[in-house]
Amino acid sequence: MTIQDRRNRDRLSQRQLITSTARALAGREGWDAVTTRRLAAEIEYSQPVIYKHFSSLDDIADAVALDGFGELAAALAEARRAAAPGDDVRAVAHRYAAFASDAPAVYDAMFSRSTRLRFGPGSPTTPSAAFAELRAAVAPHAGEADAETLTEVLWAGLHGLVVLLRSGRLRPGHDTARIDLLVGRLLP
Amino acid sequence: MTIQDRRNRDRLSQRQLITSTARALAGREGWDAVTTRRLAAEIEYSQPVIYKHFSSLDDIADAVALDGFGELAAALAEARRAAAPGDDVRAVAHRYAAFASDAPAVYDAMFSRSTRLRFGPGSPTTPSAAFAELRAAVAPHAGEADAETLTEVLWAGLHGLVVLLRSGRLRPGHDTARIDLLVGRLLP
DNA sequence: CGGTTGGGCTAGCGTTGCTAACCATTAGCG
DNA sequence: CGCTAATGGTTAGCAACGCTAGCCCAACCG
Repeated sequence: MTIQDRRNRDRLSQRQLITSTARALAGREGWDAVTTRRLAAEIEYSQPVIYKHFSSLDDIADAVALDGFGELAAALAEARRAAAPGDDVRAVAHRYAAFASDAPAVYDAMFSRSTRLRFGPGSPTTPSAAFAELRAAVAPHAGEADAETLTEVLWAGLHGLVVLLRSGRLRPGHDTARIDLLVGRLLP
Repeated sequence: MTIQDRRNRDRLSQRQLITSTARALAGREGWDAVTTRRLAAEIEYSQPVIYKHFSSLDDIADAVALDGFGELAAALAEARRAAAPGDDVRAVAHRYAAFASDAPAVYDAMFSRSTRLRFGPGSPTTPSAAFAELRAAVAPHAGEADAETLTEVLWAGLHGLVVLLRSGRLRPGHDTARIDLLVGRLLP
């Protein structure tokens, strides 16, 4: 089995090479620069190799997005762990915004680019893990409101802030004030 | 002057034909279906005609977006006018969401597609008019918070809800509950 | 009626995502 | 060791894209 094993390993590492190159390229020059030819040149293989792993370019973005959801979930968990008691939601919210601004290309893949990645029951667990992390922070402070709904609203608020900020539609320099206001009012 | 006048009129109506066709086509099949060839076929002219009016496809989307901002501003103003006193912010918020769900293609042009349309000082007045409308509804209830910041946060929340709902990332059937919660908590 | 202006067209360039067909190297087997 | 089969890779090409150059014909002006 060692021979087939090595092949699988090679295959997997090649796939990983594609996604990581796509991610890096998107990070450097945006997703518009991620074309099959460009990507093929970057990984030093011909284009059809890409299609041995992914059936379309969008599939690659989805793979990057999936990784991103995992990393986001981990980052939020870490922020919640390290936060002072009572300040956890605020900390998680700021960590969310920081994630989006640190890796805009990945965030784009997760939310703006391909919308095909649904979540909720029946989907890959990773995306809902990130949501669950948010929910875990919110739930204790939900009070009389429905925790699920409240989490969705907080999430929407954060996402909206991220998107509008990136498109230059919010006044610069008020980032923390906006997030603090959102969290402060939403979770009294 | 009547001859040149007729020419200008024709030219303007041709331009308007392009934008309205693009809008309709995007509404029917999404912005991906709006290609120069397709658009040319639909207006029954050849492709280069399009470039007599717009220097790129994105410019067309921007024109549609600009119209959209005007319509949004008008819709929000109307909602505010017709609202019961004390319920105005909630009414405006729901009108915002309704606009997005009624004309998803236009909303896409305004926010998701081309990000080139900035607003704030120095931009076309129309986009900021929509924001001003939101602000006018919010300001009286701002309390001790900064009205501008609060408006931005409310707007982000609404936009986030719209976007996440459209991508199927929120539980269906809780739309009004989410908006009511957002408004209720944000403006006590 | 002749000269000029301008709106519209055909044709084509370079690039895109994706695929078909072929080649070579390697693995499995008598 | 030698033959067959499968596997990983390539070159070449298709249809569709955004956008542009260059021409043609009709309408306007004197």
